[in-house]
Amino acid sequence: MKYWLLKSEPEVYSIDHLKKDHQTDWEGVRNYLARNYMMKEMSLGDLCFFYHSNSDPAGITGVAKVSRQAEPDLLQFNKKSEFYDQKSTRQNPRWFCVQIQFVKKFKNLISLARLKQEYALQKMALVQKGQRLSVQPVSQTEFDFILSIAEAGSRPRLDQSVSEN
DNA sequence: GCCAACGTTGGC
DNA sequence: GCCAACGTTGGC
Repeated sequence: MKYWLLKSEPEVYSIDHLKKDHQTDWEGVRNYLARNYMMKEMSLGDLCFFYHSNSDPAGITGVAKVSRQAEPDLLQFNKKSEFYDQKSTRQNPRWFCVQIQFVKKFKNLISLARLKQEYALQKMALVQKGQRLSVQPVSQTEFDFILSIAEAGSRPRLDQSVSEN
């Protein structure tokens, strides 16, 4: 099992869209490295952080899982699509996408600023300067660490209410 | 809106 | 195959 991070602009497609749709084809990726991750390395059941980019605040909003392995991205054949690719043929498609399924939305988004503050995540791809790949691998350690932040953040602060009395 | 970082294109 | 020019991403 591998772990990933998928970026999406929430105004285009947010975690709430995914929750509503239940599952979606991750189409429109037009970067070879990102494509190769989807095509060659993603397997059924792999877990993905769902990241909102170009938003305020930017950050990780939840989890999805790979529900179908990579298949040709049909938008590349659609002349009306902004993702149409003249050089791609059905016999030899250039772009592929996986299908992902909603798993959960975090009660609170984990902001990029917060992630950058975490010593344990210093090496994470997402927090590196200039990192703009829309499909990124995440290590199991990073994945577990971030999940623990999400779960801690969604639990009532019992410790605080006790100490106040 | 700015701009740094990165990817792609195309002339040579 | 090099690299300048251009386009895109995405944080700030």
